[in-house]
Amino acid sequence: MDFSIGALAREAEVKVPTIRYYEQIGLLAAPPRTEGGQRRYDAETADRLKFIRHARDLGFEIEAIRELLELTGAPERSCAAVDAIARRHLEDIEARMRRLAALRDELRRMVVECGHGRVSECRVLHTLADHRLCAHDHH
Amino acid sequence: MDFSIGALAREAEVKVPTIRYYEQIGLLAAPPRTEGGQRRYDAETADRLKFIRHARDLGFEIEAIRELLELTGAPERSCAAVDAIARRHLEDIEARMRRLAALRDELRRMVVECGHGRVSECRVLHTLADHRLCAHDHH
DNA sequence: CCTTGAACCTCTAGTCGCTGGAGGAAGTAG
DNA sequence: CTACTTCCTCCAGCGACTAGAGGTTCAAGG
Repeated sequence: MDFSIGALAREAEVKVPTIRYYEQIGLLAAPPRTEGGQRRYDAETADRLKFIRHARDLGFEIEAIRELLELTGAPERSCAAVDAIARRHLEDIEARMRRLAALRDELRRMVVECGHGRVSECRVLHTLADHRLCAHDHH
Repeated sequence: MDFSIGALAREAEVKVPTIRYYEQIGLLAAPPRTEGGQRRYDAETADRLKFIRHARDLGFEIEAIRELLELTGAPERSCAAVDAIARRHLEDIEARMRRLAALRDELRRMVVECGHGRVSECRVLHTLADHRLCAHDHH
């Protein structure tokens, strides 16, 4: 069972140039080619690509993904390292959610007020500028 | 009370070249200059910049922020227009939050499962590789 | 006043993670 | 065998910064 680059792209829901880009930066190994030079992928590569895509979706940076992929084969301490990476992203996501909730509430209030025919003083700027809503855990 | 570009950068927790970049793309107005040509900012600009930084932190694109800033700055605008823009951003925020919630749940499960230490029980990579856990609501 | 050193100026180029186009070759369905 | 899609490489560009070179201005201490 082998995939053309396009079939792989559909399978993993990734764009074709993105696959070539991943090969270029060494995140995917260079696959075998047909007589005419076209790439042919196997199911294992498809899994690896799905893993990469999923991790990117989760907000992992390429280097973190490279780490995770390397840790896949490693024993014992791997788990702690992977856990640390996941925890970092979890904290970041939770902070983002808190701030989004604050902004959402403020926008909702504006829409409601608008529905009542009065566009009063806008507090969106104040909401977003508020230090207390800021989580200072940038990576 | 006026800020040098460096003071403004510290105040808003933004790097100096970023401020100049924002001026370049018209997100911040060109401020008055000293006799010698150095930029001098007021507190209002500091608030605007803080707003921009927090919105960027939340993942809003520059163009979206430009619109939000117009929204916050024009309370006398047509109610319908304000409502439309606010609603669109509200939908965007709610979509982001749903997606973040899915990612958070997934990461939480990963951390919890990983936290039990045994390598044989580490399912982080498995979790990440499992496409069924993927949140399919990309914008 | 004068010196010193930090902070400022402009300009260019580089970063990350893709994305798209040009121009042409290879694969495939009828 | 033709027509059409997909593939190839190479290169340029995107958004949103970020860093560096090389020079100027500001503010504080002597």
